Amino acid sequence: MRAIIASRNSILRLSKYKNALNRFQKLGYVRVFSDILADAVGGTSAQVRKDFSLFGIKGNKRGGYNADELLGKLNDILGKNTRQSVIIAGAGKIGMALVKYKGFENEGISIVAAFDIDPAKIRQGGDIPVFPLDELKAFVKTNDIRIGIIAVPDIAAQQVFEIMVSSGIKGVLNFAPIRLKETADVVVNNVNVELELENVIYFVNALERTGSK
Amino acid sequence: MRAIIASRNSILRLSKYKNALNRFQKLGYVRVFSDILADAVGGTSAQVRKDFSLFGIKGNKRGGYNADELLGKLNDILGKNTRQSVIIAGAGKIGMALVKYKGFENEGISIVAAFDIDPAKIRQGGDIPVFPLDELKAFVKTNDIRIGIIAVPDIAAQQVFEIMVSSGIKGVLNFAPIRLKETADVVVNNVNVELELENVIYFVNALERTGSK
DNA sequence: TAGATTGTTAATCGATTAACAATC
DNA sequence: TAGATTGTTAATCGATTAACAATC
Repeated sequence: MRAIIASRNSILRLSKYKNALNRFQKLGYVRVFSDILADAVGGTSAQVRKDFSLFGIKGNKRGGYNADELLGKLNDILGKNTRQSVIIAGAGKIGMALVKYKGFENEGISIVAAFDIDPAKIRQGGDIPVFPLDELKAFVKTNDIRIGIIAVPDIAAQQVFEIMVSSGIKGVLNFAPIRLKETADVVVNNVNVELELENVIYFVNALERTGSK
Repeated sequence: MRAIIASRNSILRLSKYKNALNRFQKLGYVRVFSDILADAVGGTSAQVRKDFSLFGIKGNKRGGYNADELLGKLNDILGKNTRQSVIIAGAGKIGMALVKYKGFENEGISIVAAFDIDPAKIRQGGDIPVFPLDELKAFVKTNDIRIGIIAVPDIAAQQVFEIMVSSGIKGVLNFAPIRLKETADVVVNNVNVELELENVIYFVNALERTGSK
């Protein structure tokens, strides 16, 4: 019954610390310091300590943080001890790239099924089946799925979102380049590659015009 | 020789306004108002006007903004009048999904080549060739490419980044889940799907614990 | 004109950073 | 102990929002 105390950005940083720690651990680090972590994620040591203090993570004055212990706490906070099952709506380019991507499994995330409206895309033989979109609702309810990924064209996105929400999905990662009309009790994060690329292009042009950052 | 006056976020919003305007225009809108635009991108009308005033975009008191004119100005600011050529390092899942994605062309972005270290991935027949990574530098120089996408595994990312920078690349969109050691005159944006998904999962869990947002 | 909407200034809010006492 | 690093408070910084005069 803990209140939500952290911003989206601070949680993103916790994930980054966790990822950095995993690398450090492989390199044999036993202790880590706030400035090392800061360096790894591109922040300041003060921010690292601030983030930790927000979650009651204590280090050792002079001795930094024990890597194992810290990683354990971060995994705890981020819910990495429970495997998450995720479904995908849309078995196009993006959807199938995600389906085939192996990296999620190592992070405790299992993509368990994809759904598509196009009968030609339906495929139930492989590791991860592609079902008709019609079956999404029943599947989500039966398997108690809470997280969905939207990888359908923008015109279909809002409708698919509503199907997901009415099925009981509580969190959505949206790849469609459109603002979903959100409801208060569903979490939505957006990934928009084209926007990010356009942003890079803008700043490259701006840099060229001015010659300085 | 205009100084850089805008933050990353305000430029991202300009892109969103631009995208929303494109949709509005297709629907036959001639005038748009700040509150309509705010609604479309999930902001406030004050912010829309603030963003515009930052770039000297003037509307019409009482009459809002002329859609054509506004779109023209946004395209100008965002450099959409010049086609951008982009290369990709890494012809794996992500890299090839991007290569095959048709959406960029409509946005004035052309992916002109991909590069990979694995000889099995080299393919020069198709629309978009995949060359050996060795040839990246020469290609970038010959064709005066300024934007690159990094879609290689994290261990290779920093090295590929350095190759890009030494070739003359000025802006990078990085999909590798690692912090690149940046230099002042190169722009880097990161896309990390796993991080975003982890973030959704955290807040869904947090929501469940508290029962409120 | 009356009413609606812009453009801008000032106020607020939140996030980041600096600084330093506490202490291992 | 001396020196280094944490944990926290206060200061700063920047971004968002409120408010309202200007005016179409």
